[in-house]
Amino acid sequence: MPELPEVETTCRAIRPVLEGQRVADLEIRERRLRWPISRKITRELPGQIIRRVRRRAKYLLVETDAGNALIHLGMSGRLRVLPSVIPPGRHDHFDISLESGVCVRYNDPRRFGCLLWTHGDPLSHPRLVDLGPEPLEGDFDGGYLYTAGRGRKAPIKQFLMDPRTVVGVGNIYANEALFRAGIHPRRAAGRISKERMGRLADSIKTVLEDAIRQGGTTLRDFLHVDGTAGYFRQDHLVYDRAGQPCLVCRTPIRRLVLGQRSTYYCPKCQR
DNA sequence: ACTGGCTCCTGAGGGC
DNA sequence: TGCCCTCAGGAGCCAG
Repeated sequence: MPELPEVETTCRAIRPVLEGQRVADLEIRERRLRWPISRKITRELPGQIIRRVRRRAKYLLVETDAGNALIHLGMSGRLRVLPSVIPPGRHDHFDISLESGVCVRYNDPRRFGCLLWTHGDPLSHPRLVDLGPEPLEGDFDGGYLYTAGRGRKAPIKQFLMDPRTVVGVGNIYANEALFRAGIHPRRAAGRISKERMGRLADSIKTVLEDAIRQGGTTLRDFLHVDGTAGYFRQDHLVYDRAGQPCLVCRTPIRRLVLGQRSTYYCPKCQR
């Protein structure tokens, strides 16, 4: 379940092997991802030099002079770096192979991810243009959250998970950040003080930064052929801990469903 | 302008 | 051992 730290870790893993390299081939075995992979990318990407690899929200942008690939991992997608092309396995939907011999392989059992091809400024693509701020950059803080939340009746958790509010806060990290900030997940976004929004913004940054730090230690896994240990363990304070004691006050953690998503919280610590 | 609900898909895990 | 059911989840999309 790639959340922003996993995507950032993937970005850091593939950047050094892709940037400055020439694409030898794009082999697509399964076009039916979230959106079908266009035929155009098969014609236009091979032969191009990859100028830059970066991340915006949970999209990876692979930029060339002929166009830009936007890769989303959906919820079960992975990219692996292979030292050379080896026979594909189940759900290995496409390979970007380089003249250097290295191959970047996309695997996604559930096919919620995508590979899009766009010309011009990739940030203007319809999928990216309406996204909110990056949580780890300067324009995201308590003041922003407070202003954005004015008049909103939606539960704070759903408000946080809306990528128009802020990108990259998936279900697990929304739960964890709300616990650390002491805010009940069902509280209306518009009924949270500026001060508490400040704590929430700080919690989001901390939770994501910690996860990225842990992810950094697993970067080498992207070079493993089997790719098994790709995602990192995190010690969750509330996520998936229904019935177990709160690690702060021992009150049993509760579970509720918000927007069809499992939500975990401590009824005593979070108000 | 918001909000909630549905949808895509497969694998894991539980119950019997 | 094996079958069937439910659940998980990012985020686009639509209806109210």
